[in-house]
Amino acid sequence: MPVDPFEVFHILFQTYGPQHWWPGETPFEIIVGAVLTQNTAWNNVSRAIANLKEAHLLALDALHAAEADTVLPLISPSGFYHVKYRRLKALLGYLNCPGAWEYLQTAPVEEARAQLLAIHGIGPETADSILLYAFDRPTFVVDAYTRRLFARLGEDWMEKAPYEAVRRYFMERLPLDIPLYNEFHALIVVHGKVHCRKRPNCQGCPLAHDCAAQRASALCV
DNA sequence: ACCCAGGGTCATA
DNA sequence: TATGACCATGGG
Repeated sequence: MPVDPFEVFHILFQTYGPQHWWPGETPFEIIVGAVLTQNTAWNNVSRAIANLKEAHLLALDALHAAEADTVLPLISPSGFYHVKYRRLKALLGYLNCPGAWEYLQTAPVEEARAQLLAIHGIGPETADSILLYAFDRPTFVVDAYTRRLFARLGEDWMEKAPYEAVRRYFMERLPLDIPLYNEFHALIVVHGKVHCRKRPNCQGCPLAHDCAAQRASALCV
């Protein structure tokens, strides 16, 4: 019996409650955070964000105009900072184009997504995070936590599967509901931090039952 | 002294 | 198509 993602959502929501993601006040802050958090713990990203905020660079024009020498040390806590600087510049360059914001807000979401994916350094997860959390567009965000959780729940293929296949899996099984997408991804991350790679134990895990039905040894050792 | 984190790109086979 | 190397910091 396959796992029902919608059922998993309800269990997580009952357990952890609404998360009100993304942790960031403005769309621009969310966009910057989405790039800086690539393969990086959020704790490190929040330092970088705080540095930018303190330097009054957390705005499109200001950050786009800023010199590399001033930005690099500010974002260095987030790691990979030379790469991320280039990626941010590329993204800001696009956002500065007339009509870019308008397009991301109003174009069919797959076309807006394609625009972001065309930017060097913006992959599928970053693009989906930006669209869902900064622009309130209906697209499902897939990350390492998503793959790991559902692999443990019985969808073994999900760990290695292409991003688009995993995204399709969820969007085909969930109602097209922006608040649902928003909360679900947030809940998966929150849950994933508790049941991290080192501690997959299910002592008090709300998904222990689903896990036991599918994969007794993976999550419940 | 390890391993890991809310990825993405590039070089090889 | 599918691995592996690389990017770099801070926490466990």
